[in-house]
Amino acid sequence: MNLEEIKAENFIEEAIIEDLKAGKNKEVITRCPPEPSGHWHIGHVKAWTIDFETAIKFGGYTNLRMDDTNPTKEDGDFADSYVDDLKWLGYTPKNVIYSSEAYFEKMYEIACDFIKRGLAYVCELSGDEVSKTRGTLTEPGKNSPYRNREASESLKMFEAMRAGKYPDGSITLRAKIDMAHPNMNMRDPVMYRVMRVHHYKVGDKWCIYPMYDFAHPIEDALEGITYSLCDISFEDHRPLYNWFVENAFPGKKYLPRQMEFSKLAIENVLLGKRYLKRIVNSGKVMGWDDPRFFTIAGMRRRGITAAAVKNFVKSLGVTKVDSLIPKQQFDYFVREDLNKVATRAMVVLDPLKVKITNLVADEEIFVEDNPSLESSTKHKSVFSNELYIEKEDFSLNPPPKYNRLVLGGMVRLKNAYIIKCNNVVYKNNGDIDYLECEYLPETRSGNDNSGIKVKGTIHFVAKNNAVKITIRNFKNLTKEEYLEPDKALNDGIELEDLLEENSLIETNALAEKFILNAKVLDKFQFVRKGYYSLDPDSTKDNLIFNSIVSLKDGFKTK
RNA sequence: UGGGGUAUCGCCAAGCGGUAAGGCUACGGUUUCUGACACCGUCAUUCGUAGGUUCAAAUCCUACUACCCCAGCCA
Repeated sequence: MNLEEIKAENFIEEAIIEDLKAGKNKEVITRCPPEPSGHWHIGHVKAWTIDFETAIKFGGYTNLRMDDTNPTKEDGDFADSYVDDLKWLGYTPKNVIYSSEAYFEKMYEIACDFIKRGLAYVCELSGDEVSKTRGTLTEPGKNSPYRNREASESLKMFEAMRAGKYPDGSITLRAKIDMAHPNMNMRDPVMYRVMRVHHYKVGDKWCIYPMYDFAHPIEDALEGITYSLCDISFEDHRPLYNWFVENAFPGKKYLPRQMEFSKLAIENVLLGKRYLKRIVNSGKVMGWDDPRFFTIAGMRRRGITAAAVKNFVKSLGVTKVDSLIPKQQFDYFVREDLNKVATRAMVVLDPLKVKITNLVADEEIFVEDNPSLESSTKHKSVFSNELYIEKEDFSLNPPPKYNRLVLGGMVRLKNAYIIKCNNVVYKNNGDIDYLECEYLPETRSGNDNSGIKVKGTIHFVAKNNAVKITIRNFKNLTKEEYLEPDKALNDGIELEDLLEENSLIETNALAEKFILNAKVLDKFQFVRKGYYSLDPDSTKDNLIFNSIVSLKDGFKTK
């Protein structure tokens, strides 16, 4: 690898190149360190993309490491789901590691060593007392009365902690740093706490568990991670991170370096785990994979592709700026990818019947599966004397520049013929019953030498080739006026007031019969309408399609 | 009023002392059997503010302002 040939695309890569050139590190090994306590969402995709792509760029690798140091919140099912999620994203971790299993013993030894060297002490202050003596943002904290306990005594007590001699929450191991430090994280942070909770991975082997601030840097160092990339909320933990790593491995040549980037926020997108959990428990959504959620499971179920999500995330760059991305910026990448992969189908969402008065026999027609592909295949469809078009594709009072069907006007039925509307037949109640049209036999698609030019092309489904399907349309999960739903909730808005009412709307549509071959998660473009994906709830008799995104609509009446 | 961060077009974002890339959006136009896609074009005399250094500053210096994060035995 020639460092001179690598172009840094962000400040992290810049720093890495500098380190590598200066010999501070010799390779780029990153880690993807989820706590198995919830489902991943699009924010995680940004973080993991940075972890994996950075390592790949420098010829290194990434470990998937379960940061499972707090059994009260964790569950093995989550850990399992991450392996699948990563696969869906197309990333392969070099190793899959469970911190609890891999490092708890070694961490304990290091903690003992800290005690012996006077860098840590056993503290008998209660949680409340610890909190009270921590000081405030502007006032220094007070030293714990146990701070100067003999190392030998601390060590004995720490061993007793591990042996289960102390009740939960009664005692901690604390780092001895500086209770007056302006950085709150440095005020003798807790390294170990006592809790008798069954751990999904290591069972009841331990009753003391390390805290993140101690565990994470030690794990990184033990694992040989060279770059520990995390979000900006850990920025002021970095001095602590370094303190632990430097004291645990004095003189070690290559130490991991933590660097932080800003996390992803998208307008109107709710990501907070605890909020999503409440919504799931309330039964107002289908589950963690609800298509309205921006969880990986939700996006996948909705029909959004991994490529789209990754392209979006990559387009954002890596910085430390507090940003809020408009949803439409995301939609662009969803459409961009779907345009390349979605099979085209003619589907009428809101049917208006049309009778072709001069057609004697049904005709077979062909619909291109995907014109954006060089070698596009076609599927068979039907043109018949009774068919459906979209209600909105016919108008009695057309607005300016309306180039669809009007009474006495002509329009092309896509993949079939140009038709002319001669008559509108009404029902007793005054509604339109159906349209009477004639088709122009010399205008068949692909064989049209008529020279007749028509302004518009609309899609249709022949009555005898139509199959009724269910469409799930989604509004934003939360009300549009809350640009930052997580923030609104944190500020005290009630979840009930934030949620959009009836954000799931089921409708029916008429699709070409060939759609019966669709498999779950297959992507379609319903021509001129939008992108749809077959939902797993579908049965043989009831195909359910999730609306992914609409097509852009350039029609402006002004 | 402690500490840590961030400020370049409506939203992202390059830029690293030599005279403001790119993407999204928007707006024009071309093309089109998807009003999609594609393609062309327009969109910052100006870089949070005010001073200063320099032949030359978004880039260096000084001061100020705004916003974000931190007081879990969570991660």
